[in-house]
Amino acid sequence: MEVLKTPRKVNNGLVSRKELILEEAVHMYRERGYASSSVRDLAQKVGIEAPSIYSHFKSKEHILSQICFKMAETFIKGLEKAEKEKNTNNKLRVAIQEHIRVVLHHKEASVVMWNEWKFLTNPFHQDFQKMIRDYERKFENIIKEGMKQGDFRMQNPNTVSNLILSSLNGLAHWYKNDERSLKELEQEFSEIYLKGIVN
Amino acid sequence: MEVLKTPRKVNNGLVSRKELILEEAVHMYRERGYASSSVRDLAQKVGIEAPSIYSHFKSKEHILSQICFKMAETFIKGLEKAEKEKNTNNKLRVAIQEHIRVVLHHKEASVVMWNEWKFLTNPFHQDFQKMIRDYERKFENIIKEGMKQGDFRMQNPNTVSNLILSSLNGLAHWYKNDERSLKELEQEFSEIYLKGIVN
DNA sequence: CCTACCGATCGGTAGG
DNA sequence: CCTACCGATCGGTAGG
Repeated sequence: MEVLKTPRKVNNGLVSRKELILEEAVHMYRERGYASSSVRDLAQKVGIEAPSIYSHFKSKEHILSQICFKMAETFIKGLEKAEKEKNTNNKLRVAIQEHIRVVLHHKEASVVMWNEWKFLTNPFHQDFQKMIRDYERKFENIIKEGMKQGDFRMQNPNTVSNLILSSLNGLAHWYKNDERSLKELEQEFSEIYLKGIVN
Repeated sequence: MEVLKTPRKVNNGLVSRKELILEEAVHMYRERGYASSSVRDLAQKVGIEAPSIYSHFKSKEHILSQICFKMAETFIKGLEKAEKEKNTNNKLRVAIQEHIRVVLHHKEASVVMWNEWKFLTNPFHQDFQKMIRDYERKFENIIKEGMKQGDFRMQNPNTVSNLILSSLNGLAHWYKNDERSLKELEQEFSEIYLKGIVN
């Protein structure tokens, strides 16, 4: 079983062991889910024994929590960039662009965050929920603002916001990175959201 | 712990014990995920002992598989209804309408199907995958057809199809049933897809 | 549908 | 980072 002991990414000095564990965990939790992934299997993939995991993380849940919070922060940074734009059209455009970028640059971690955060217990659960709800609220506020200013057509802003966010997150499930460039994809999505699909 | 023994739905003769188990399983798997839901806990919710579950289902996996295949069939029936429409505009409209209906009438089961089907092993896994890929392919074909006939603007049909489907499935995560009527929601979604959000 | 029970595996600790 | 080990819980079976 030598093959199984080979880490996905060799520790070349640039990636710490702790980061290596996180990377393997993301890959594993994406494939099998957090609940059915054992600390033993994770350790084996990294090439160490199970108890050694606990010299880097206090518990199994701490591994998941680091993945979730790191991703949430990445999403939030993207949105902050969008909020610096002046008109709402550009705010929404950049918000969508940034969200796509984060999802596609962290495809596995993004799925893990959205699917597995429910397994966090307090205080992680509560803190994470606050962060993600804040993100969704701010995203929705851009839509609301645009409607008030007449940039967007009047519609239920909550519906619009949720529709956009769930379709963006869906990208992680079906998008093949080599199909076309990021720029093209962003253009495609914007076209659909802005002009619809009917001639 | 008497409270825990009370079934969510009393067996009144209209719902068989097997159906009761399935209903509790859907609720449980939606909340905690399939992998971290034990047969023991499920039995307790139904009000029987764990081994009694196995007089209704061959294994834990058979419970999940029945949930998944039932839902897949429901989605497929909706799409077949849509395909009977004559022009592609109506085909897409009905396909979206039916998908929304299925998601909202089976909100928990719909989430369970999409999140947990990956835990199925063969032959379940393969068979289910075939069904769901077929569904997605047929949905995409409506888009392709509409573009060929000039009803829809030329865009990557795969992108359009996946964007729509993931936003529809997202409904199960955020939609509160009492907010507004199904008709209104369908109208809202159609407006966004067809006309976009920009004035 | 129950009681009694099995081997396997789990997250995690002690101690070095 | 390791070996040795713990109590708890898992899916499932035997036999009635």
